[in-house]
Amino acid sequence: MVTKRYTMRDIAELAEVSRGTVDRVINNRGMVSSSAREKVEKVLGKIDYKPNLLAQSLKGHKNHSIAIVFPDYKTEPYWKQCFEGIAKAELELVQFGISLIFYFYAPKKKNYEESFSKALKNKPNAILAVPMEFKNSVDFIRESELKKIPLVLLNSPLQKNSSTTFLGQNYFKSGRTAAQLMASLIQPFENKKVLIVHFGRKSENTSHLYDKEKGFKEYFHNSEQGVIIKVINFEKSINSLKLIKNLENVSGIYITTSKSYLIAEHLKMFPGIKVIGYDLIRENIENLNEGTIDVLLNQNPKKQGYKGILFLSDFLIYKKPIPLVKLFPIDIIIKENVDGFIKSEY
Amino acid sequence: MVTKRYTMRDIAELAEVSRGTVDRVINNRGMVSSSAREKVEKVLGKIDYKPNLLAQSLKGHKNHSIAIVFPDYKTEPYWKQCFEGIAKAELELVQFGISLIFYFYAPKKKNYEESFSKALKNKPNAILAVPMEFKNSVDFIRESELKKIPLVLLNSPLQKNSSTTFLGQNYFKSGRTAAQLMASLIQPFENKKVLIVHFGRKSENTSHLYDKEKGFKEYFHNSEQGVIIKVINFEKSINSLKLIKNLENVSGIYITTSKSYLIAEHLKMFPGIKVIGYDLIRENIENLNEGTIDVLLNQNPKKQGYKGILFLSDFLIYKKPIPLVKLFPIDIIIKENVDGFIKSEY
DNA sequence: TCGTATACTGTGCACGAACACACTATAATT
DNA sequence: AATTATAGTGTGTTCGTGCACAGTATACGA
Repeated sequence: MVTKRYTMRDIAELAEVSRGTVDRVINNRGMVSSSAREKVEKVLGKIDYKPNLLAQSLKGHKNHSIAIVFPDYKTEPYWKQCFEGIAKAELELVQFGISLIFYFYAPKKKNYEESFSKALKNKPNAILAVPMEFKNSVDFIRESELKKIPLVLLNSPLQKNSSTTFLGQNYFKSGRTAAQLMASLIQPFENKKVLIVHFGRKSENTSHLYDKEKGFKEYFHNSEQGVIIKVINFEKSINSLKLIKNLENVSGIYITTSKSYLIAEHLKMFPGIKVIGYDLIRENIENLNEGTIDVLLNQNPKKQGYKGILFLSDFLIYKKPIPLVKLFPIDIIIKENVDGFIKSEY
Repeated sequence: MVTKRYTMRDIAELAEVSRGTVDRVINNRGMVSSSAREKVEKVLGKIDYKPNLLAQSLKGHKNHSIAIVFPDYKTEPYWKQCFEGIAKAELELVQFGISLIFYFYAPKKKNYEESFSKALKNKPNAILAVPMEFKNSVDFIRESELKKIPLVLLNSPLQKNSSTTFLGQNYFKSGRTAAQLMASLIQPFENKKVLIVHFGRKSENTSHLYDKEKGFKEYFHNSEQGVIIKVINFEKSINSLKLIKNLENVSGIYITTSKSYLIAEHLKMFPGIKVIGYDLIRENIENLNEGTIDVLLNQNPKKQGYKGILFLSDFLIYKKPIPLVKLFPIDIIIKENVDGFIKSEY
């Protein structure tokens, strides 16, 4: 069915008023007599008017700016991928007048607040941020809400009662998924020992790591008896002694960050230990192909960055509403299906 | 960096010629003196001109029609999902003047050719088709190429030397992925028996089923000794006697279509048999949650339909080139991560 | 020297929505 | 009655591109 697309001019003719009056009724700008309003509304009730978004955004063309508050990604391959997604979106969107302004912060220098303030001060049309620690962000969230600047937060735990969008994964479920996979890899379970390994300082945004831990533990607690779970923490780099001391009688290791390749490198003298980690960064993929990592859960940082920008620009260009929460599915990657995920575009 | 967006008018001023001349140079319409052409090209070399797609398509606004040659989906949940993806895309695209015209065919009645011919006769601006059997399609592919009608084929094996787009998955890899998962589920392997189950008539488009079979067999052949693989075929419905006779000493079943729920229902008296199937249709998800199906590989029919339409409409509206092949990643779904895939939008 | 064919160049309008502004009609004020 | 305020209208222009068409300049034949 080819349905005719009505324009405001069509409506004006049908209602026997001028284009201006139709415009005022549709966008309720006021200054319309009730008789004229009725005539227009009668026509609008009969036909299905959809404004032409192309014309709409051609006219209202401003150079929309999106501020990106982002960690200094060069040190972290995870953030590098996320950045690539953002860059990809930018490439596609310059033609619609979208421009990105980056405000990098160095997690170690604790200048997250400083960067965010600077971003807000420059009055962007929208903001995409990777929050450092959640409690530091509430003021910024409030401020952007007050100024009606749409804000998307990446990779952050959920928060109720906010018009801000949270984009990431359900980390608790992520832990449970890892656990189910681990269970099928290490069976039978009698006296099996499993390690959960965290990387990162507590001062940083690490609460999602503990959500993963909780999910992982809950799965084994509920369904598989006799599995012993032990948790160890590393800061940025690895302490080999500490790790090896903990590896005795271990059947599986679950690493809650993208750093699993650091662990995998130490496992050559401990064959048979099953490893589950996160993210398709180069080092992890190499280990997956060699068999030193068994499963990678994909957090899709590239897609997250891309989608975040797309949400904001669809709002700025087409006024499409932004959903409050966008949870990405948890991709399970093994040696045999990894190819499709490396190549895949979106 | 806020990069200025140049318009043809800007270029005209910089090159000290008229807008018309710039237009003629950029779109090589001829009728330009070499001196004027040089002036314009000099400016074009310095700046980065990107035409404004909004203005471009606002001008050339036609009611683009896309013909959909599609199996009568009511009988098959798989195609129903695919149809939903197409319908979703249509909803978003009416505003850009895209309208879809459906040409359904009933696989049993063998009226696929008839429907495709009818679609071609009505001269659509683009075609999306689900080929019935590949060899029946070559003539149609040639004809659409000849008439320069862009064509996207869903769920079809690859074909070289064609300007037609193939959208689907790598079915061989899909089989290997299933095999790796099966291997981790049924270990240890000594004298284990595994079943491959196909559904569907050979006259229909079933070649991808055999690609899956090949991949599955190859994995076990190369890596895991001592596993016995047996293949059985069913037409549309299941023959219980035939199935049960084949179930003795079977450790795992790999079903190459979305019909795994039919098998799962017969397995209540054979606990412990691992089942791997395809697609997130309701019946399969129920069995996954109950534990009678262990893994589902997601072929993402909804996304395939959606993306297919999006490719074509991006071409019609924005003249974006369509890639020749789009292979979707192979999603692995287990009980713990299934939620995120049901809810996920794109 | 005029006409005209040809090669080139510049201008104007269309697309559809948004908005500024000018205009009309009526009511309220002086 | 003349002026001013104000609610309510209609028109013109803008956005950037594509295309039709109207110009201009030069060369060439009559």
